[in-house]
Amino acid sequence: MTARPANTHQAHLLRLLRDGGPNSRAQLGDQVDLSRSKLAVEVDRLLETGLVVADGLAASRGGRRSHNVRLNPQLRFLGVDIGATSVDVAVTNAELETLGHLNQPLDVREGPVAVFEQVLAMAAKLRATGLAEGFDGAGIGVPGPVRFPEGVPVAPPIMPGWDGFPVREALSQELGCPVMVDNDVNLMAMGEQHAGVARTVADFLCVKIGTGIGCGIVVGGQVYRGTTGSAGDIGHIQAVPDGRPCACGNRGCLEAYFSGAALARDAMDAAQQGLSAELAARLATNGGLSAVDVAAAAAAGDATSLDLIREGGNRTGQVIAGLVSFFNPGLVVIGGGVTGLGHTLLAAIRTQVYRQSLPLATRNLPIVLGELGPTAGVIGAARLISDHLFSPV
Amino acid sequence: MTARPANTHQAHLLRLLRDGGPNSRAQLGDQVDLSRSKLAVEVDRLLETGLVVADGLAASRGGRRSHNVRLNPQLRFLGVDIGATSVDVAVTNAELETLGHLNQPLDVREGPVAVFEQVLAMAAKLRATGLAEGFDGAGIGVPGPVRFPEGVPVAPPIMPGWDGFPVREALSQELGCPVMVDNDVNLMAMGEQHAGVARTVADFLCVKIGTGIGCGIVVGGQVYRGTTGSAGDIGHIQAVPDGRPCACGNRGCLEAYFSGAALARDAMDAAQQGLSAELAARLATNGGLSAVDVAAAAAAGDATSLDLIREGGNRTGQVIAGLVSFFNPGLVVIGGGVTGLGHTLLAAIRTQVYRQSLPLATRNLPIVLGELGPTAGVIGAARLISDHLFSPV
DNA sequence: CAACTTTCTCCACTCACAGGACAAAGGAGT
DNA sequence: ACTCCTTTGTCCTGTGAGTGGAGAAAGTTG
Repeated sequence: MTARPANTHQAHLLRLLRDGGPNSRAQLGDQVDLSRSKLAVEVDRLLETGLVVADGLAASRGGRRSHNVRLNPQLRFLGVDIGATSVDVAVTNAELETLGHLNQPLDVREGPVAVFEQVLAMAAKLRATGLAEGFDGAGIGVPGPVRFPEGVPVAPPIMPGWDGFPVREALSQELGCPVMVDNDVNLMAMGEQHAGVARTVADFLCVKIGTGIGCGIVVGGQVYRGTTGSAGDIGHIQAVPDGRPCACGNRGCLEAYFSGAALARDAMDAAQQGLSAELAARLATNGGLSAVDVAAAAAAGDATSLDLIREGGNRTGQVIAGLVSFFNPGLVVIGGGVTGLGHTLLAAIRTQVYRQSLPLATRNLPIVLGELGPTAGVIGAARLISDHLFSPV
Repeated sequence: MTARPANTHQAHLLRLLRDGGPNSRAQLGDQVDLSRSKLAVEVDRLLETGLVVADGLAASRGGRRSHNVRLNPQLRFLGVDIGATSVDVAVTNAELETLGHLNQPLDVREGPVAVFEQVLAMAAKLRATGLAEGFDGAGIGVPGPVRFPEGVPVAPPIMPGWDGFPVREALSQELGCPVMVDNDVNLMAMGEQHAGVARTVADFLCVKIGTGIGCGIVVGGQVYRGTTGSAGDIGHIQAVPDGRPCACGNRGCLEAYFSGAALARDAMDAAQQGLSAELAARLATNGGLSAVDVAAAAAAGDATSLDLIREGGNRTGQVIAGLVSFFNPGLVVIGGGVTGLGHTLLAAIRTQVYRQSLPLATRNLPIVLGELGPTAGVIGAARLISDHLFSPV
């Protein structure tokens, strides 16, 4: 099933079928600028390649019933979203519907060899359930900058040992299918664009707050990756001049004030200083604290936790306000592990942005939580590889 | 001369002739992906329309000499760059070479009617010198956000009375030619892209420091304008939390610390407090101080002026550092009225950016002064309208 | 002056594509 | 059941875009 579209028309048709599901030739004709005859020719060619199959008769629209076509239901994409502390692996069909999904804890710092051993085992496990015989393509997200054309991580701060590792080439060999690699934040943006809140917006920002903080940038419907692949790396933007020292060596970085890691650390401090009985209790039970504990404590009404979230949201909102003034997006999506902090966080961010950014830029600017949660990354990964495969050779 | 290219090939050829000057069919053939026969057909059609004319024989490249063609040398574009306190008007040929250039003081706050009266008078003056009989197109830059497709300013902070004024339509009627309108900062970016330091870079930022501060954003060779046309409006990004009050109503905005206006005000304060004999002397002579005076005083070695420039550069550099982390450009251009502050300013900005931004983003990042100075805007304006006219109908 | 290059034009052939004619298949009213 | 209309899909032909080769025109080099 390694066929590829032979021209832009075929590529366009494949994407329509991917995004719109089964369709008749007539319906496709409404969406592309082609004569019926030409369209029929291209659909026939796609049927010949096996990328597309007949799918029975459609309901009548007042005349002769049409013959539906759909993407080959046996096509399978693998979506992999490697985070700092966990990994998601999913199998989708060609319409990017998730057929199976696994999540496991993981430490990226163990290096690419160990990580991919685990990822391949997870893929094999999914395959063993009968979801897939093999994969027609795979998208991989990694938590750091990537030289996109080659699919190679470059100078990733939290992934020592990954610098220059040929992820694309290695996995392509192991899996026996085409592979594309991108930053995890970009994949989240693509996921929300494909199946989430950003379906209708051309220019938007997707802020992912997890262990670190990153931002996916979409310009004209396309992910913008920057000159060296590090665009959107907003975690080390200075939020406070001469502020707290940050792990990166500078002072006042956003991540020094807020992120999954910073929040856990601040919660520990608060618990140990006796500022929050709720957090102290959780610390005693778990032997540690994470952002999830803060979220739970906040949901239970713990004032200290709420304050931590609000303060972090304010800092984050300040930075986003600057980005909104600069980029003038049509939408801001907030996602990542901290989405559990929910509306307390969102309210703080909104307050800052609406107060500080230009009225013209915020007038019709929705700031919303991501819709897809932890599946955004893997759906984005599947979308990445399908965009690649559904483009002309 | 209202002809337009009939297809993308013709548009491509026109742009090649614009950017590369006179060319033979053979040379054009090296740059486009067309057979010689097809190319000859399209060139002939362009000759018929009058957009392109024969231009004698070229030097031999070892065989038969080729017949050059060039853009019609009688084509004329009008470039207008309206600033807060002055206006530039220039006439260019189709190759965007400046044939005549006028600069006059002006106050945008007098409103569009008065301003365009002045602009049209300047255009008439240039025409009267024999540079042009009429104009084939005009590009207009205004110091505020523009709804680009319609060519209408929207909610411009420093241009009361311009909100919603149909600049494009009105000027098109007055001049009798197609008109395109854009933000002045975007035009400066296009100017530097066309004929200045940014000729070979796809993704870059162009920071214009004049009365205010703005930033042109170029993505993949195209100006990015944002959802409502306000992208790049970085003057009111918060540089200092809870900092100085700004005219916009917020606190700590970049423009509250640095811009042509802020610099003049700070220089006044310094002169009146007796901190700088140099500035005081100039104040006494001129009855006022502007950024130009600070530049001159700094050039003469005045420590206070140098400090003011350095401090402003630091603040600006802080903000740019954040934008560099976010956008990961391949180049940062500094331009606008304060370019006279020169390398003192540039050094301060560079220091901040290289210190604060991610190493991966700054590794190969040139930060340079604009090459074109005050002509960047008008060249960009001519480029804007030529891009429009040299695109298929 | 011969041999080789480069440029340009002409012509025949291929292919993409549009659009009309027509058949197949269905719905709605009588 | 029958007629009329609509929708869908297929076939076929005409048109125009584009390629590539042949060959003439105009140079350079030795």
